[in-house]
Amino acid sequence: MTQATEVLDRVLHLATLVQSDLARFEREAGLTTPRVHLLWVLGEAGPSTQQALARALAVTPRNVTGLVDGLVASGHVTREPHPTDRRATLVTPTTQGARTIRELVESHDDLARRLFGDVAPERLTTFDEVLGATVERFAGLMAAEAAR
Amino acid sequence: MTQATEVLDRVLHLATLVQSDLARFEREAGLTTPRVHLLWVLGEAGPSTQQALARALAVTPRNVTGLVDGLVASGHVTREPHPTDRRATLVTPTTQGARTIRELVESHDDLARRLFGDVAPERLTTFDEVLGATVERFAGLMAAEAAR
DNA sequence: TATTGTTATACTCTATAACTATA
DNA sequence: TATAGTTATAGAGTATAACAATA
Repeated sequence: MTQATEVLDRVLHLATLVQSDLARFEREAGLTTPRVHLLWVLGEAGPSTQQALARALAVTPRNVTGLVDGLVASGHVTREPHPTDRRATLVTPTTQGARTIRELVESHDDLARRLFGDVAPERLTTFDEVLGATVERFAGLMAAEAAR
Repeated sequence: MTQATEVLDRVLHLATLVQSDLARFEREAGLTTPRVHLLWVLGEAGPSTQQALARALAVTPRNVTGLVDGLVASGHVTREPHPTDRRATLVTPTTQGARTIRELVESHDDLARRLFGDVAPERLTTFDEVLGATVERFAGLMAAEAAR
């Protein structure tokens, strides 16, 4: 196995570990990955139409209906009327939903601190630079694929 | 946002990009993520009982029944009798399944090469060392959680 | 005419519980 | 008695297609 493959495998391993940390959060909150993802988007974008959520999550509008139904049932969001467009609804976090979103962000930051907080700055910078260059290289590959 | 959080976000971003590359493979092969995962395990372990697959995939035996049903229907694996235990079946790749597994490994290696192949060795080494130390730190965190 | 969201339908992945055949 | 796999049942996530209300 080449070094490049070993490094990729380690990146994927780290990703599965982070995923397992998120799974713990989901278990404790009684939520699922797609619902947490939706809450995360709400936290970043604020109250949103279901169309906007469908685009952000890269799923169909029909799918968002189901996710929002579940989050309404669990008390995390409500459907509010859109102020100017009577077709649309604004999915809005409840008090409980807002608390969950805050806890999610805190959990994420806490994990980051525990994982990278005490890495020597110059090594972390090298790490981050290689990571950034890799992400850019990937974007190039994807663009080439799409143009094919 | 702290530097640690930015780095974690970039790791997750890279992970989603790699995931999208896998999704392309799945689309072209007419497969799903859990089925590809099962094929990957078969590629590493060789013909396996469904119990062994359930453990390797961390799902219930019932779930493996469904995944194997799908892969039998698509012509990627067969259920062969276990040579010594008549209760068990050996899930075995077909010629087509073996070809898919080879393509999967090649696609993975190819991606690794394109992502990391031309990074300067000393920078890649630093990258990998930080990555390895992070994974170890994570294992410690998880163990502490489990003991709690 | 186009857009927003829902109803109808279907498939995949996932789980628990009960059951059959075999060890 | 324990183990391997399946049947029965249920819920979540995903999709496409057709539809109603509104823009």
